Amino acid sequence: MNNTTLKTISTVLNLSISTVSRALKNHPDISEKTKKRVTELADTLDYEPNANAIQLRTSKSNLFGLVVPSISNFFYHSFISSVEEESRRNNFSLLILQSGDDPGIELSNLKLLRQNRISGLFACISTNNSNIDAYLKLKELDIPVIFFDKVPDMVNCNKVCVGDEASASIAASAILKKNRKDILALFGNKNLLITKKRLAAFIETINGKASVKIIHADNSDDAELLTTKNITGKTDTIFCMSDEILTGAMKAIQKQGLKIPADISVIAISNGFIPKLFYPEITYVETSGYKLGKLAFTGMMSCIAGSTFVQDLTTQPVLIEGGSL
Amino acid sequence: MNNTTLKTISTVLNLSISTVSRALKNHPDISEKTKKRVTELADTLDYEPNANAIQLRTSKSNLFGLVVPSISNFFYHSFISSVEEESRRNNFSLLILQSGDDPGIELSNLKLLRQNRISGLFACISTNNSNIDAYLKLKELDIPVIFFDKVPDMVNCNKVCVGDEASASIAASAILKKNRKDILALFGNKNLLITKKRLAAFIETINGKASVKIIHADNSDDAELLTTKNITGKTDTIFCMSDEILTGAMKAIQKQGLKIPADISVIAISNGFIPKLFYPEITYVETSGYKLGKLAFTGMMSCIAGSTFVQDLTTQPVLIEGGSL
DNA sequence: AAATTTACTGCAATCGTTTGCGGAATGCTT
DNA sequence: AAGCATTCCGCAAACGATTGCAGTAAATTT
Repeated sequence: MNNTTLKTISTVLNLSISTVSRALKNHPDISEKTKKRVTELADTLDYEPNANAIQLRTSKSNLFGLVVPSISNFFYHSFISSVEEESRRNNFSLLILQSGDDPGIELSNLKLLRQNRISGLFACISTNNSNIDAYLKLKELDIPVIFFDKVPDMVNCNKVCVGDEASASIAASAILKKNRKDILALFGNKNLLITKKRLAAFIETINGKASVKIIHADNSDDAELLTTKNITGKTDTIFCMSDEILTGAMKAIQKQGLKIPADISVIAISNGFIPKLFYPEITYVETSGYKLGKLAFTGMMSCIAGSTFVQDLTTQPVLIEGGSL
Repeated sequence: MNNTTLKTISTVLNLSISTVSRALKNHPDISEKTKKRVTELADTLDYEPNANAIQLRTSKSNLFGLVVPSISNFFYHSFISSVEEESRRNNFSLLILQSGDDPGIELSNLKLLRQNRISGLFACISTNNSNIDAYLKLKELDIPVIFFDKVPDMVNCNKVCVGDEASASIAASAILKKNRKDILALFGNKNLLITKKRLAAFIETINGKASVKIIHADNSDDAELLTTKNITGKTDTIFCMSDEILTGAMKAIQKQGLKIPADISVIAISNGFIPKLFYPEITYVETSGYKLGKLAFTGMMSCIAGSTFVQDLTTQPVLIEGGSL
């Protein structure tokens, strides 16, 4: 079965295409009687306007792009969920693409999005030297770009991030408040900006008031191994800078049969899903992908509305008390 | 800055639009010299064809739709990730929409997808009486629909599912093999087809060879509560039909300080993420969203290719041994 | 030198929708 | 009865790309 178009309706009712178009948009020029005839036929024929034609005509796409290393990630899927929700609510569609941390795929994704004439882009750059130039080109085309989470290290772009310094600092304060003295602090890959920021803030807040052993783990398994290796009888607290690290550390702790918090305390930076799987629930500083998504969307809308103001926004993390500290 | 079009290039080079179009497509009618001039200018002007115009002209969209209750779910995000990956690889884009289990939103999502003239749809229907008619309408328009996971209870449609009966049966067999005698079996909402299927297969396989207490929980918290309430000194095994249920049960087990597997055994049906967070890792029957995604995509491609064969495919689950049974 | 082939390139219609402009019919005023 | 506003509607161009057909110039044949 073919799709019905304005033309279909117009020929059936012996009207011109323009009249049908206007009737459907409730244009004052059209009589009520005609409007009724048109809308009724449109209804029975299940008329749906062709988005491609409209976008071509108006050169407005009502389409956002989102590129991310992987949908299936501790953090991103809640971010994506949030952005999708807002987009839909505001009559935008969202084209989601994964780069798999491959700069080549990343590039062809951007190309695809340009071909689809997106109105804006949410981007999380891949860790392996992604090509920032391609993003800058979008800006030249007046397509606003909001970077999130993994953002480029340049000033002149819109970014939304969880409060990296703040979250690490809050965690450190919470530890000090409990008078802990011997901390095993697990961080991620030391080349990532996020790691650097969290590490610096953590150290600064601890400020020598407790002994801290810094460990860098590249993934969950690594974190498990390094936790097992570096935990000593004196260690009273484990800090994990991310969910991925936390899962590894928890594995090690359970393996050794350590009781939380009697034998050892745990605190993490997390969006909250993993911490709540355990009992006692792990105390964590919340960095919500959901909230970040809302923030990103707000930023996008103000860009769309014509703001040229370059934003560097940050969500305010909060401490969620479990029973692990 | 405006987007460059064929027209831009044609006026600069003093050629007709058609020549430019053909030159870019390496048409034999065009001389090498002209081709070179055109491609070079297109390159420096960063020409990208307007997908809307092409789709309007060809009435082929290269766009798939995917509707799902929520992206941010134990299972779906890996399914989505998988489908996105395959789509991209096959030069399709994917429009992902969440229904939030709201039939109204679900309907408007379908409408949106129709307006975008999608070439095919992956759909997971919402639990609250979703409107199947809207899906049937797509079929009338020759838009293939592949239902996944939560599929409608009718024969004449394409479905891909994890092997519900098989997975429950495998779990039951594994329990019997270990000579367990007193099982607390936790299932989800009893109105869901998936629950019914898993429950029936589980019971059938156990076949009276062990005592089974069936409990239905609607969510994770519910599962925790009901586990605590129904576990007895005699209970030697807990079966969880899903990740959501598993997280609740694990919470209860940890709370009571029960040792796995010394005090109690645990087995679940899961995609594997949650089971691997614990030590010992939970033994589970794998129902991979990733694999299901690949299966769904294969089905879609054969529909696109013109197959009218109605498929009802099922992934083959496998038992992954942790140390919990 | 005329006729025919070959190599390039342009015209114009098409996809479905929107919209400025102008036109016809009607009713109302003087 | 002539002039005017009002109401309703259609023409045609435009968005950007594709493609069948036709046209022109040069190269080749006769």
